[in-house]
Amino acid sequence: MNTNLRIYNTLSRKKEDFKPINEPFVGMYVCGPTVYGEAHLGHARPAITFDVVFRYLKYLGYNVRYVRNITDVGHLSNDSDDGEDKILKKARLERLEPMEIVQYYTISYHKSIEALNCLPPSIEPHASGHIIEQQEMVQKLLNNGFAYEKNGSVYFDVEKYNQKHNYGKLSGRNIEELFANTRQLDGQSDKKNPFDFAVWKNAEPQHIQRWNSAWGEGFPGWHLECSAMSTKYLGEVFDIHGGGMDLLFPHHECEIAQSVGTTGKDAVKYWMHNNMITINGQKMGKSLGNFITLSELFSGKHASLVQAYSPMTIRFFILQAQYRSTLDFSNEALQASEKGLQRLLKGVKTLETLKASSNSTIVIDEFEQNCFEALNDDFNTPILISYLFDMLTVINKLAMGTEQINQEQLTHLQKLYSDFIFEIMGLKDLESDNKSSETLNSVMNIVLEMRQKAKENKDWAAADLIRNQLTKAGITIKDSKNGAEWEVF
RNA sequence: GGUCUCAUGGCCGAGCGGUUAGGCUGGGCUCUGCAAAAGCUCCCACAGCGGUUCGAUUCCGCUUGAGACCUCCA
Repeated sequence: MNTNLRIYNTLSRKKEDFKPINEPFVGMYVCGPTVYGEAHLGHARPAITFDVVFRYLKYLGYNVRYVRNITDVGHLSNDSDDGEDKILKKARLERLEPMEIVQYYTISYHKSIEALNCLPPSIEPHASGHIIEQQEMVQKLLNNGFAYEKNGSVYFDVEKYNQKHNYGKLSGRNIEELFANTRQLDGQSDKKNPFDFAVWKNAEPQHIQRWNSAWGEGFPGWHLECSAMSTKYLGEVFDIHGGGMDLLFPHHECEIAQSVGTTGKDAVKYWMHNNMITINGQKMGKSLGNFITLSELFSGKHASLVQAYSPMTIRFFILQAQYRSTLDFSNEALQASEKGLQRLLKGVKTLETLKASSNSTIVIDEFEQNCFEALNDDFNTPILISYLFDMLTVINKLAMGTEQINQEQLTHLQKLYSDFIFEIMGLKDLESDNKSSETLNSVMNIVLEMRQKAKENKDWAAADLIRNQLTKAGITIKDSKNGAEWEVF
């Protein structure tokens, strides 16, 4: 398979030709959410970014297994709360079982991400369902001498690992710097070095999430689940590992160390990292408290939102930026995306109704080539979108009759346009499932017919009365050459 | 403090050593009973200062500014 696809690899810091390890199979692992809160706009970015990767790879003919985890085992929290487990803390506050919280927010996440029209991953493993695999990995690390046990916890020995391997090669750090700059946290005195990380953590008596192990009751370490589950479902070596840039260090760096420490192999061929969504130039994040949840965006119920934004508007907004760039949130930017998307989707409908001519005044070969080049250049969706808008102007001219297209070219263009917009970028036309109904449709047809009669009789007062009353009722009338259109707002 | 990014027109956001990004806004026009909508079209930006070059927004250096990671975080 020769696809010309190039992917920016964080490991090499440049774009590389994409060559799967076992063509035509592709294994892709993406870090999913920690389910202790509502999904916010930031979560939408990797979901959509890697959904497009998933879709495009499949479109190219690859057989892709896409694994995205659910983190439902608590990770240590920050130093403001004595290292208390994140999920556990929430449980105590709300007097719920940890798994009850996990269940609630997993469903909530699924709902939001599905609304964004992201395909479900092939496998969505839960960390809590892979405790055994994680314990086995801990044991292997111990056997290989890259981990040590202390007081019921097992830590990865970074210094020892670094003697043979390069800890920090993904994030561009060196161990001396780490030594100089890593903070001493409470309760970490068991570590030989401050930058060692837990692969198994002893559970304090009040800790609810706990499992038996050879080292006593505890829970798996912060970074282990991704290594254990990716190995289980994708093998010791696989093609793509994705996630947000904020996971680069230490999370992904530790994953590399764990894989190498366990199997002796670098598990991942291509590391991909999406950039952050910012708000007022600052990263949107849970810890900063400046996030907007997806359901708030969909409903418009948030202090900084001037209106609701549809899931497709959000998706299009995200696709209008290259995934490795930061993307700044604002109402203006979302509104711009909303309008642009509406125009683009209208173009799809226009294209479907075009009539072929005997000859063509346009050629679409270059358009096709440009679009694929954009996608092949590290999934450059904004460039792809710009070509789609260029073609939109052509489509409108075809509709006006100032350009012509033959049947063969028309069929091809319709296929391409639909493939790029729906199949690959994963947009969809939401109009069909909005507030309208069969009954309302019938009623509106009658009303509009009456208004049309009035217009034909030049009874402008009656025509305007109908339009104004409908506006008051929440329905907009848009006259066009082919009769009036209406929509509920 | 360390490491690393980025700085593009009113806003969002691509890109490249010499050629149009694209979207939104705004101007003009067409259509139209009016309004709206829609369509066509116009608007030529690249933080500052040096350097390399025939030529730099694009390469190099410095300055200024913003941000990310170094602690859970998409």
